[in-house]
Amino acid sequence: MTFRIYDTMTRGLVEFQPKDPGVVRMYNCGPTVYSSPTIGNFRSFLMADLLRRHLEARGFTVHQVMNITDVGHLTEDDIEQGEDKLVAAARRERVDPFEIARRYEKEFFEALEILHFRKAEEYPRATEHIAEMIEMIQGLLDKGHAYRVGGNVYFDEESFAGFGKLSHKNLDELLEGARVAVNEEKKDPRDFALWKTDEKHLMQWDAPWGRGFPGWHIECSAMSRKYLGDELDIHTGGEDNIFPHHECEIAQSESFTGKKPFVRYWVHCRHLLVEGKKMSKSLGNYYTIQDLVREGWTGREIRVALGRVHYRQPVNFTKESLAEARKGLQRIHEARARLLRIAKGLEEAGEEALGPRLENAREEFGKALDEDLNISAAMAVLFELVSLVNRSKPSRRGAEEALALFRAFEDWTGMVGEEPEVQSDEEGFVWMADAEDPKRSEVLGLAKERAMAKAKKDYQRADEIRDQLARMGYRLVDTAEGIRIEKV
RNA sequence: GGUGGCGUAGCCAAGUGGUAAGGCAAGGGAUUGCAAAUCCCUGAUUCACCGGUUCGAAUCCGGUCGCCACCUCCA
Repeated sequence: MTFRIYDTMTRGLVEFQPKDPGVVRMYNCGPTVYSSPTIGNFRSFLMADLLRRHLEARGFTVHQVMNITDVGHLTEDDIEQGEDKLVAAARRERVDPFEIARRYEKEFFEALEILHFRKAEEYPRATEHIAEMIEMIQGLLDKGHAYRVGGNVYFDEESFAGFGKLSHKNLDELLEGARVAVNEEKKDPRDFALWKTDEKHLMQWDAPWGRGFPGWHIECSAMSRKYLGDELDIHTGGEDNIFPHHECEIAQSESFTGKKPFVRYWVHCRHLLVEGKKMSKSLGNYYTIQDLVREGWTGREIRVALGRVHYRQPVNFTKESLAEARKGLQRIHEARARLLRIAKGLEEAGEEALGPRLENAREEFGKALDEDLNISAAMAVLFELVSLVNRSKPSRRGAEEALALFRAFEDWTGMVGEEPEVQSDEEGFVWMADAEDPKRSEVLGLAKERAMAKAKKDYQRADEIRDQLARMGYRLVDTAEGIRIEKV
């Protein structure tokens, strides 16, 4: 049982082996909080969450850090145009940039909860680590990996062999295709800014080279080092981060610490499509999690629609895929509800123990995820479990064990959902909703009335009441074992 | 121009040499007063196309076509 993961650096599947046995240090490139985080962002974070869950399922202790970029990422070439995103948003909304950042950061954390993410150990903010960045920049200057031009500091690409090794880019060709304006200050067009001095900038800090703000790569090098040390096991991000962001991080970090490799496994996910088209902030064709919740989709449904496709494959996020996720989750829910009724003695149990077949499913599920987080294959195992369980008549013990397996799969991936609620009512109904539901007595009253109508074969009245309950959000189900009431 | 990826049933999607998982949708049947849910049955002689290697290819090689991504702020 070994976990294999695709490493961008070596462009192949490699057996995962952390530097220190049993402990995984993972850094995820997090959100830039100048606008609402989008489902695109969350695809990348979801991959990180699944990675974390799988590593934990495999017995590792995971130390996960996801940064909050609350300084607008900007390239040195944008500065003259005042393109800093946070600053631009602040100007547009006529508020302090920090206010913007905190507001969207809050939205981000809310979305993490909605989507049932596991908490990372740290969510460091860039603006609270300026001192660490300055220390690193100074170190790079001292070691001859950076140079000053007035108050600006640039990383000296000449001083670092291996730039381009992650993205596998030929540096000379890179220059030809460059669409960025040449900055005359730099010794080499490939050099990138570590510190920029700009008195007019809204967010700025004192530094030995002048009052200004950090370049857009240094924060990850500084914060990953602070929380995880000089050598990380995993570093994740979207595919767009490979170049130049992660390339620059490697150059900075390895030059500063002198240790290689900075990161043992680079994991990147592909961008998603929205309704068949590329999603991008600049095009504005995106959903936020909150948008979708307002439309009535649950976090779990969004999570499944986003996470159902392998992370190195583009996923087309559509309303149809959300609907499909909903149907699938309902099917799982139905199967678990029946198991629960059997386990609680509310429905007749059978003889089947299920044991070996459950163990087999657990094994197959794990094997799928061990192979580069093959979530589609794992989901297939999950649905095979559903159909196995539906086909069989489990003993109470068997039902309990099957329920435990569903809980384990949920824990493992977050793609399965919560266990249904089942209560039996003393008046002969099976109540599948919160026991404290405020409408409970009203609903039960109507259900009783319908039972009487049905007994008198007054089906018209019975159907009327069932429709009425449906409008209230409850479904009445007649079964051989009695009447069941489900909250929809 | 450089680099990488993809093309599997109506749709989504596994499968990297041994004879096509799973989900959604659709049709038929069982069950039901009617429903809902569930179960059973029905699907690709075939994996964009052409050629090659092989006893054997969706899987390897060569070519063709189509789509996409990165190289620029974006996860």
